[in-house]
Amino acid sequence: MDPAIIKTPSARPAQPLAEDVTRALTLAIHEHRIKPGMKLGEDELADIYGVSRTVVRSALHALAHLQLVDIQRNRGAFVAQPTLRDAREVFEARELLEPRIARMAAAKATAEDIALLQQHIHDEHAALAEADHGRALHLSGQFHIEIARIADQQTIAAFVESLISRSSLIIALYWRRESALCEKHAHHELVQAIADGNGDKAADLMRSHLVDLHSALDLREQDEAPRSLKDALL
Amino acid sequence: MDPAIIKTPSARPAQPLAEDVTRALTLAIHEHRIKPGMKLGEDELADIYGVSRTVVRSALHALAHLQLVDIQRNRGAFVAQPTLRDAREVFEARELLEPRIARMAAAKATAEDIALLQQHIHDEHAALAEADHGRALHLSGQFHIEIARIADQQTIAAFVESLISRSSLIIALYWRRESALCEKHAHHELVQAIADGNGDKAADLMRSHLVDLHSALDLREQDEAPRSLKDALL
DNA sequence: TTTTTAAAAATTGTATACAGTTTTGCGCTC
DNA sequence: GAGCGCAAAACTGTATACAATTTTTAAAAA
Repeated sequence: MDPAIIKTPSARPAQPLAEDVTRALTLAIHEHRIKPGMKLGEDELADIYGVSRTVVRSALHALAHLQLVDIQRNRGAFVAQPTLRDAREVFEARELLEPRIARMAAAKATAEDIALLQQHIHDEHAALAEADHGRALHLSGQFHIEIARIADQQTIAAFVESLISRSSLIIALYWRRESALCEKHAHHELVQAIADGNGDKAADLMRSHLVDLHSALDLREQDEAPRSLKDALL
Repeated sequence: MDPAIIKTPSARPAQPLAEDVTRALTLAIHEHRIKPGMKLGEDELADIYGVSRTVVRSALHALAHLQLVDIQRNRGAFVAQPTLRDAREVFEARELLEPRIARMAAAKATAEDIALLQQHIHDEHAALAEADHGRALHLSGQFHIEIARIADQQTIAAFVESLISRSSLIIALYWRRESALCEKHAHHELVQAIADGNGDKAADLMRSHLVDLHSALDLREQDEAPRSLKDALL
């Protein structure tokens, strides 16, 4: 086989533009750089990323499927604003799925997996040390997704990923500052249980971790200040 | 307010073309009119539905998100072919989620809900009587989705809907004809338990119903006859 | 001043045109 | 006749152009 035929994988094997834009927007939402309710104009995004509206639309539709943005016909795309009900449902679903995923992960994790999880925790602490809360939040979510990947259950992992994405929006809307410390060592203990292959403990730790998160939200019935009059009177 | 201003809602208030095409394709896949592995050419579909490739692409991407079609870059869209592993995962996930959903439905179902479910069963039997197995299969899936709707848990219901869609493909690929009768009265008993508000029984019936379905699949490791040489040698 | 109405501007939905990749088909060489 | 190679055709990815809807703006009437 002629080695010259092999395409150079360096630089860019090809540019999946739509996916790049999807990733960029997803990250921005996860890091709370763009907030719930914000309008995502197609022309505006096309200018920003230097692509046509076609790929922007494709990306926005992809995000709509993940329920990260809300597309209203002839009106445009907005960063989703999960309701209180959505918030409860998302965390209930997480409390149903993730402990089971943690148990499976404990049964399947390799040494490399454990190292990767510890690296994640390290990065997360580093981000917190720099007061980069957006990045810390994103990494915290990625930690959970990584566990789902280790559990080797693609189907449920996809659901978990979707739930964690939405959790980021929920935290943006309903986090109460009073509960300052976000699970300092919860993730660390969880990794330890997984490394030990202790499925029961991993599931329990995951469950209590999620309950902690859930209870750190302010999900009381209330009409919190809308971002603008227009939002309220729409 | 001037009544002349009110738009006539008859005929077509507007045509959400992409959604129409998505629905049509989804139904065709659910009814096994188009089979796993089949190529879905954009120009071809555009001609069939009398729309531009733009809306066809939008529909195909929507189906890809539901994992009903598999889009390969620069090669096109194909009806998805769930692997044996996918099949196992989907039914495991259903066995995790749907009994819980059935229990919730039993707690919330109204008289109208029960009537709707019975109507569903009736339609399903009618389709079977006409030997319209495709339609019967679709309605059978819709029955499960209806229960999720009754349970009033949008988040989990969306997951269940996705799982049931994929189940249709799995049945197309792995159903074994030997197990002829597809749960003659399983659905009927389930409705009865829900109508009685008997959550425990509803959950149990749902679980055993799903186990029956699962065991009616031939999920042994095997390379079943591929639809074409190309599929096998790709 | 407030409300109503209409026209213009801006934005999204759809169709078409162009560019890049993959597949196909034919001719050539061995 | 089998295998290789290149060109053409087919198809997908992206950009642009046009159509339809919504929002804004401003003027006119109450």
